[in-house]
Amino acid sequence: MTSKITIDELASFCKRKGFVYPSGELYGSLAGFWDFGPLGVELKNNIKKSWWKYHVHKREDMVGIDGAIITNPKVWEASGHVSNFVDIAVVCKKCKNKTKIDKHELGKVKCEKCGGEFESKGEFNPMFVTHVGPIQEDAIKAYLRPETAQLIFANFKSVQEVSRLKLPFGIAQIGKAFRNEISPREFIFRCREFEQMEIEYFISQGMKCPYIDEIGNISMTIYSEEMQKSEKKPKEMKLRDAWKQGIIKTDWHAYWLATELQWFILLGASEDKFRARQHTKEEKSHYASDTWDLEYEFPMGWRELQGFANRGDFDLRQHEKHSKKSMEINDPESGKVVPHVVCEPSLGVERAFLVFMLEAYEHDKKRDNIVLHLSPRLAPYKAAVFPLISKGEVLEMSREIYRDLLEDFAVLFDKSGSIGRRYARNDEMGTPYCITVDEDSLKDKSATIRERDTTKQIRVKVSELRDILRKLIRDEIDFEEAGKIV
RNA sequence: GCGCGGUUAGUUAAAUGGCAUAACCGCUGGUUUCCAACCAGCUGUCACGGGUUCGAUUCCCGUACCGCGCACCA
Repeated sequence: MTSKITIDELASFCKRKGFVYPSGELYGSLAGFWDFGPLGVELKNNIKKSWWKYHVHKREDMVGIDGAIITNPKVWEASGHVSNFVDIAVVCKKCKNKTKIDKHELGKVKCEKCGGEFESKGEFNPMFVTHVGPIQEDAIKAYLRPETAQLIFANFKSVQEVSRLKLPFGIAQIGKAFRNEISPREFIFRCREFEQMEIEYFISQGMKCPYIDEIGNISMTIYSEEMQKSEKKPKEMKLRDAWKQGIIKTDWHAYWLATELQWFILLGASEDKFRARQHTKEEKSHYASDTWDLEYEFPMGWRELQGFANRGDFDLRQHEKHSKKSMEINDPESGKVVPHVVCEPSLGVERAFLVFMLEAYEHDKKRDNIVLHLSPRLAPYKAAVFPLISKGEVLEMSREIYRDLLEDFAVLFDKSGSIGRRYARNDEMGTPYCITVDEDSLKDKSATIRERDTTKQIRVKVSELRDILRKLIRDEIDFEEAGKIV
């Protein structure tokens, strides 16, 4: 379904239809901040809802939290984020090479390219700073969280205890995070304010993945460190084989890569746009032993969607050190352990938003309008109701049906313009089903449902409408089969 | 943050140192009644600030924002 569309074209489409606007555009916008409009907020909420259902509600080994955006600043000292404040941005006086160095090293270190002197360009501050307390002079300096993960670690003990989870288990969270990016670009791909959907998955070291058989023969394009360094092409492989051959180091990574890919597929994304790329030694974080990215082929190229870092016990140990409190749990199987994070599937909501929009967007040449083939689960509106004749009894009956459906679904009503125009309007918003009431409806108490993707129609009893829609949307039953329900 | 290019209606575009246009979208009415038909009408625009000028959307300077490249992405 994917059409060739640039990220700019998508941005302008999103603005035109009310999905996403530059934030505060009335005053000229602000780079890296975006507002979601009437359709955007619905889509975004549906993405988050689907993610939560798939990762938390449908699993036995997962619970969620919702941490605060501003928290005790010591959390960020423990995590290592605050130490970056001693960094300063510098520029070489001779060759204009730009980098950042430790504040205390100014005057000591020389430019690695030409040996020239560095000149300070100011403090390098990747976190948003704020003040807690209304009197500035007495206020505590605090930060807007630059990631959601640390709230999971900081609450780890209480959450484990109260939810009575046994290893292996995960803690999930959806929430906003803030980064002072130097140059936010590519529409909502890199924002300064963004939302993460994240899991920290805990095991005791060396624990096997009990779910590895569940991923069956799921395969995807693998781009290992070795392939990247020897300039080989990425290779389509079964994830289980990639693990058995030692390309993916743990069964957990194979499992989570498959699980995350499946989530995207379930919601209508196409497999061939995804790949798993291993981090090279050079780009890996200090705490990670093996990191894989789930990447997606955006119009501007392959980009990271989701990182799968193996963080080990780095974070919990850091918090032990700074808080002087034990992070040890007493697990029935593993005994007293500080668990390891074997995987951290962490996904930006805005990036998932882009993926689903790009996958859905199609300029239908026959219809000569945009059709957004969003999964019914993600679609901002599930159905629209039209009177074929916009007056009299037909109008009345259609409004009744509309009001009745509102009880259960996000539904639109539209009586303006020709019927074709109304279909087209809803195609562009991704509304999967349009219900039309005509003169026959008055007699036989039935209405027509038209399917967005095929423009096919079925005739159903009005009394069955709610039930049929539910089956179409939630159970994704076949459209023509739905027409046979009496 | 640096360099280069850009910013005209919701969108896409045109023109201009002297009344700022069009198409599409949207809205109202008519007509039609199952895939953006048609007719009549309506709303809405020179990113912001300063300068030059009798007069600036147009020329100059600054700022914001957007794109590309570099850097950044802890």
